[in-house]
Amino acid sequence: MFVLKRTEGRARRGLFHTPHGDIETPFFMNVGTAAAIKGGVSSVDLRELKTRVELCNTYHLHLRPGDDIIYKMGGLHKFMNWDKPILTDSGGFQVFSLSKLRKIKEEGVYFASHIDGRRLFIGPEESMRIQSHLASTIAMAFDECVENPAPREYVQRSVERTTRWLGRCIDEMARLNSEPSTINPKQMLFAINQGGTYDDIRVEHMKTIGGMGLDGYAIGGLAVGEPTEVMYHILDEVLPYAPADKPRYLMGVGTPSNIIEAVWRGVDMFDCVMPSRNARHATIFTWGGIMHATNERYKLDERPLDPQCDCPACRNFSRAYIRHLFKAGEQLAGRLAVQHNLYFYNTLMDRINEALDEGRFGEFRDKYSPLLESKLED
RNA sequence: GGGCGUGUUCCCGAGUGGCCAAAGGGGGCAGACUGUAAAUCUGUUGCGUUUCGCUUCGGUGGUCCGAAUCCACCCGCGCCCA
Repeated sequence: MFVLKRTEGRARRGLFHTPHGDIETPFFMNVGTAAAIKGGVSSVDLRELKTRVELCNTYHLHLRPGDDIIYKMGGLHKFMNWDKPILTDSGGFQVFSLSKLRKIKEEGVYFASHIDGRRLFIGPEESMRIQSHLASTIAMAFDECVENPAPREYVQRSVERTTRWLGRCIDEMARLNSEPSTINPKQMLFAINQGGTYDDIRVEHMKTIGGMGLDGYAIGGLAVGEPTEVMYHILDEVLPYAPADKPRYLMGVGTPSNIIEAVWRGVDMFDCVMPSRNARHATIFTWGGIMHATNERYKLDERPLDPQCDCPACRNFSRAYIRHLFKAGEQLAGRLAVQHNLYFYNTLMDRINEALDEGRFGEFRDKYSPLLESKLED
């Protein structure tokens, strides 16, 4: 259940009740595709990184270790020792990102495993069954994430199919949740809005799925190559048609600035690989802008990555040391940087919440939306 | 002392007469990354007034229209014989 506490323009401040605890919105989810945050950060570490939700992936866990294994191990929460909410992505994004290895049909998608080439099939029912086995807090509907740009006719037909798939997801999820062997019978289901960059298709799709009674509504298929302004425009056009009493989730987004701008337009939930992936590649988000930890200028810098941060990395180590770790290829570099970036994103959401509570989010946006995407100056 | 071999740009290393400022690695420097097939990928790495000019391949001096490449001597290093 979602409770809207207050608004500022279209920006929303709320509380999302889940079977695994309440979450203040807006919030950011930390991506651990294969039931682990890449870079060597465990669910125990996440507790001191202010993580609200961990996101895992249906496709990846189905392939390895197998959702049957996780089911037998009691579900994902128990498996990775994380008692807060988990959101599982449906495999829909892999329809997009593994485009060379798949074939889309009405019944679902035929994949070749990226691990060993084995043929497999995932359709709406399979995705729901896998996610039910994983026993996540929130399951995502199985969709097609359309590439960009794509012909209007293709996008139109794809979206109609995604809607039909949604109906099958709803039916299958209801059936699975009523079975006594189900680990999490209160598993929630979110729908995903698609439509590429055609806002009329997006709006029609949102109106349709908005009437289908889901637990939340996601916007997918953005930040896949289109200009940022196009993404913002679509949010402006589509969000007014998303049910106001349900959380809105912008999938796979994004930069700190993208998040601020999307909250401004009415989004409540985010996830992105950017903080963790960029951290492993030595790109660090700070309250003064973006820095590359390997840059020569930090060779003798005794300051922490971000002097305004109190994450485990910033409390204990210097830029000079972390630069050295990266240069030396030490795994600790990635781990510390990932801890920092996740803490930064989670703290960003704290500050957004505070600004909304105090009715000064507009001011916050004016200052931080440009600052956080600038290069860190010294 | 004699024989054989070897010396290339920051390092290793290819190149044995022109297509060589010189392959390929490494290292350095910089950048990208948005529901993770990503601890990955890209650019750059002699100097300059940059569709061209200059300096460079242990040193010096030659041969040649032309030399990192051929010749002579010298210097350094390696192995073998004394």
